[in-house]
Amino acid sequence: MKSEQSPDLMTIREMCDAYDVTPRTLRFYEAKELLFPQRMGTKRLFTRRDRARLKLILRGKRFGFSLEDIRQTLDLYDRDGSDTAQRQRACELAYERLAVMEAQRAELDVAIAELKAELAHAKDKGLVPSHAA
Amino acid sequence: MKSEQSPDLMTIREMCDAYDVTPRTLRFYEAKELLFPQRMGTKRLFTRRDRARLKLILRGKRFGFSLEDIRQTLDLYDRDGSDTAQRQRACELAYERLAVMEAQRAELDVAIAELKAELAHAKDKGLVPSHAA
DNA sequence: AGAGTGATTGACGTTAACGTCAGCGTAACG
DNA sequence: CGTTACGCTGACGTTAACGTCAATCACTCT
Repeated sequence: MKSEQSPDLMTIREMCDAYDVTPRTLRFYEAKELLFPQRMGTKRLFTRRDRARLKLILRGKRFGFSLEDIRQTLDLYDRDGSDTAQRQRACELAYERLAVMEAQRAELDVAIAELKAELAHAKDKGLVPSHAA
Repeated sequence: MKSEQSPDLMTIREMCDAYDVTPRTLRFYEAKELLFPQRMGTKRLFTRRDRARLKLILRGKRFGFSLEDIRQTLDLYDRDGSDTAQRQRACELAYERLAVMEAQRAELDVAIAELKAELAHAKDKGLVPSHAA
């Protein structure tokens, strides 16, 4: 009984242009059950939900999570799927991910500080040009 | 019995125990020129410098950098190697890495906030057990 | 109807980062 | 002095995350 139908459907090409990924990547994510595009005949049509998931996937990747890690927590963000078992499991996993991410944040601060210090040291020796790119 | 000759030199097994990696990993890193252990006959002996580098390697990996990315910036941390060309290149790369890491931290903050919000939402629906880390 | 253009489905190739296994060397223990 | 235990060197296997290519459809334009 899902009546929540989003009118904004995007083709695979529109998705690729919008999110800078290849068709292969989107099909791969579908095969791995991270995305669930509708079909118009044989062609894929990506929904608003697919786009939300894709953003989370790409973000997760940037943080170094595997696609499988990501897949297991994506359900948490599904506002509609009221299936308790799936979502509750996703919640537990999300707590672990959260801890990992906060630890990562802390370590990142340290690493940034150290890197800055090292660059400052190098600068003292006059080894660094005056630009930062 | 174990001979602890110098505190500056560690065997491969001591390294594995200390940093929770396998011998294969350390040999692999050497092959990829990220580590440069000395040799006692045929056996590897890892120096203080190797350990410093290994820590940076493992940290870099946690942030999602590739070994090649890491290798190119490791020279920056070598206090002794006063070779200007190598170090200056490392500095430039380090500036880019720094930008990436700061962007990553910013995005991480957003992601953490969103995840917390989503977990709070789930909690409202009573889907979450009463523990939190 | 024929020619393009673009999407789809296998199927195989590729890269990074190791794992695993075989075969050999050697240093120490009993 | 034999044998266990660990280390070394290839060499091949593995997994994740796609890339690439060929053959097949589907739709559009002329």
